[in-house]
Amino acid sequence: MTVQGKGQLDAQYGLLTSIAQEAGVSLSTVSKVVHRRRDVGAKTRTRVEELLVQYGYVRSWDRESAASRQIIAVFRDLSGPYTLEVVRGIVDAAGELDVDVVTGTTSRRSIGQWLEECVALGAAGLIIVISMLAEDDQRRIVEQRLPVVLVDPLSAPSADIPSIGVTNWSGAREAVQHLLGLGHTRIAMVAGRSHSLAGAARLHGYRAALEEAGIGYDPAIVGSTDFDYDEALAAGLRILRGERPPTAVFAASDAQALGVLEAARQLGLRVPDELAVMSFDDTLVAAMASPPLSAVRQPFEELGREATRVLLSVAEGRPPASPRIELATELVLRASTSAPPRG
Amino acid sequence: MTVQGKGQLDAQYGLLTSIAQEAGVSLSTVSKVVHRRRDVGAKTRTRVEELLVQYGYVRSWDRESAASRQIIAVFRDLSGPYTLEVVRGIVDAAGELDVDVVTGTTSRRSIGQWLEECVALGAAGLIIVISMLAEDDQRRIVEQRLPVVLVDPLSAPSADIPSIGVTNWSGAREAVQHLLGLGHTRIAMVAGRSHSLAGAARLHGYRAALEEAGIGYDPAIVGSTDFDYDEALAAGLRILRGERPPTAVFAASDAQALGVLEAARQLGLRVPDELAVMSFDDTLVAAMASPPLSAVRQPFEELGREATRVLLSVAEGRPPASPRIELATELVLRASTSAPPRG
DNA sequence: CTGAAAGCGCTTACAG
DNA sequence: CTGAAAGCGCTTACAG
Repeated sequence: MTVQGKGQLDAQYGLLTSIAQEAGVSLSTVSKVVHRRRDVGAKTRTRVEELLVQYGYVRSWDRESAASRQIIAVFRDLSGPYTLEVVRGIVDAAGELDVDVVTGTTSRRSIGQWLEECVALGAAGLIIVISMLAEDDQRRIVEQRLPVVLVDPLSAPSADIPSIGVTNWSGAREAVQHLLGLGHTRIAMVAGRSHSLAGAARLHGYRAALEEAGIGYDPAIVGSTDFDYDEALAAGLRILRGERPPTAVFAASDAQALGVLEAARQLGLRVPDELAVMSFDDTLVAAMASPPLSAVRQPFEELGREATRVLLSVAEGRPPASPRIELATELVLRASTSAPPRG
Repeated sequence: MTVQGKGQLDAQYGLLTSIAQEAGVSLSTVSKVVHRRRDVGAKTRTRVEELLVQYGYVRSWDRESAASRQIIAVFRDLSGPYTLEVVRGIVDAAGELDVDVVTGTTSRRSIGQWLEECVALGAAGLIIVISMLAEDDQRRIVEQRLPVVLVDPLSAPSADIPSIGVTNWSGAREAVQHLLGLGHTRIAMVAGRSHSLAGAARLHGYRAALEEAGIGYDPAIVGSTDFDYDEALAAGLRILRGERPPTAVFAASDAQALGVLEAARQLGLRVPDELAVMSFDDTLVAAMASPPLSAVRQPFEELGREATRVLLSVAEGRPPASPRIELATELVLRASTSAPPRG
C-alpha cells in the first residue's frame, strides 16, 4: 500500500485522516475500508466509501496495477495503409490480457525518451515499429534489460532483441510462381528500395522464382521505387512503354500496385486481360481497387498480436525460443490476374 | 512523495532502507538523493543513484505525473480507412503537450469500464470515437464530471458533453454544386444509411443543392447503403443500368465511391468522360484510385487534434465556449470529375 | 464492529 | 556533507 507524504504532489496528503474526521470514525476504520477488510459495519463502510469517492481517493494498488498493465507501442509515424492493422493487432491482443496500450510516435520523443517513459510509467515494455534502431538504443535496451520487441525492422537488429516480421522472400516467390503458372513468361517488377530489408527480400523472391523457371532477369522491366503510388506510376509507365513490355507486373506493395493500375489505365491497357497485376500487402485498398487486386497478404494484425504476446512473455522473464519470428504470408487471388493474351 | 508499505504490491517495500545498507549510508542520505537535494556529496550521490536504477526504484512523482499526463482514446473498432488519421491527430496533439495516449476499443471493455480505468489510471480524460453513447454512460459522465469529448457521434449527444464533428451538410452541398457547375443536371447519389446523423446530413446537402438549382429529387437514382464497397457496387450497378442513367454520381464515402468506380468499369463506362464520380472523405485511397477521386475532404487528423485540445482544456476546468464544434470540409478536385458528355 | 496503540517506511529540521 | 532523531501518514494486531 502506498502512503502519501509531503511530496510536491500532495493531493492525497493526510487524505484518509481528513476522511476519518469527516465521517466521525477513526483512521483505523477508514484504512480498513480502503483495504476492503470485512470487519467494518455496513453503514460505516458505505459512508466511508462515499467520502472516498467524493474526495477522489485512488487506491494505490489500482494505480500501480493499472500502470503495470500497460505497454507502449512506438511507431515512426501513424500513417501508411497498414499501420492501423498493426495497431489493431496490438490493442486487441493486449485487451485480451487486460493490458492497456500507450500509442506514440518518434516525432516528438526519441526511442531513448520512450524507454525512460516506460520506466517512469512502470509499463511492462515497448513494441517498436520503426525501420531503424540506433546502436546506442540497442545497447541500452540490452544493458537495462528492458522488455522490447521490434516489428518488421528495415535492418537486422541485435540478436538480443526479439523481432517479428513476415516471410517476404517466399511470399514474393510464391506470387511470381503463380503468375508463371498462369502462363506469363515476361513478368516485370516494381520493387522497393534495396536498402530496405523487406524490399530486398521481395526482389530476391521474384528473382528466385524466375531463375527456377529458367527465365533470365531483365533489368529493363524492373523498377526500384519507394513504397508509394506516384513513383510506381512513373515506373509503371516507363516499363509498359518499353520495347518488350511485360504481360504481368508484380508490385512490392499495394500503393505501388495502384500506381501500376493507373499506368495501365493511362495507356489504355485492360487489367487483367492485357496486363496482369499482382500486389504485395493486401491492405484494405487491395480489395477496393478497380479491378480488385490479387495480392500477397501480409498478416499485419497477427504481426501486432504476436508482438504483444512475445513482449508480455519477455516482460515476465520468459524470453522467446527464437529471437526472430517470421509469420507466413498468404496468396489472395482476385480479379487483377489471369492468363496472358494469346500470341 | 509516496511511501511503500506492506501492500500486495510491495515490490518497493523497504527498498530505500535496503539501498542505504547496500550503499553503506544512512536512510536519510538515500532519501535526499531521491529528492534531489543538494546537500549530498557527489560520490555518495552517484553511488546511490546507481543503486536506485539497479534496484528499479521509481520516484513516485515520476509515476504520478506520468499518469496524470495520460488521456484515453476509445474507438468502436480500429478499422476503417480514416480511423488512423484520427488517431494520428490525437497522438500528435497530445505529444505536443507531452501527454501520452492510451488507445482502446469497446470490444473488450465497455465505455463504463473505460471510465473506471480513467479514474484508476488517474488519466486526464477520455476521447470517445464511437457512434452511439448509452444513456447511463452519458449520465455518469455528467454526474461524475469526467472530462470527455465525443468525436463525430452518429446521434446528437447530451449538451453537457462536448462533441466535435464536421460540416457534413454544407460539404455535400458544395460537392453537388461543383457537379452542377460542370454542367451535370442528372446527378445520382449513393448515400449512407439514414439512421446515421452524418449520412442524413450528406443526403440533405445533396437535396439542398439540387433544389437550389431547380432540379427535382428522383429516388430512382439515389441508393442508400452502408458506408462500404460491396453494397455501393451493387447500388451503382442498379443506378447506372436504370432507365435514365445519371452523368454523375456523388458517393457519401470513399469506399462507396470506389464501389461506384468498379460498377462503371464493369459496365464499360469511362470515368470521368462518360461518368463523373465525386466522393466524400478523401482518405488515402481517394488519391490512389484509378482515376484519382475528386472528393470532399474531411479533416480527420484535425478532428483528433481538436478533440485532444478540447479534452485537455476541459480537464483543466476550462469548458469549451460551445458544446458542439464542427470543422469545415474542403473540396479536393482530381481526375474523376469533368463536364458531362455532349448530347 | 470499532478504535487505541504499536509499528512501518520514508522525510526533514537540525546538530555536528 | 552526513546521520540521529523526531515526525508524518498509513497499516495492523489486538483488546474490548
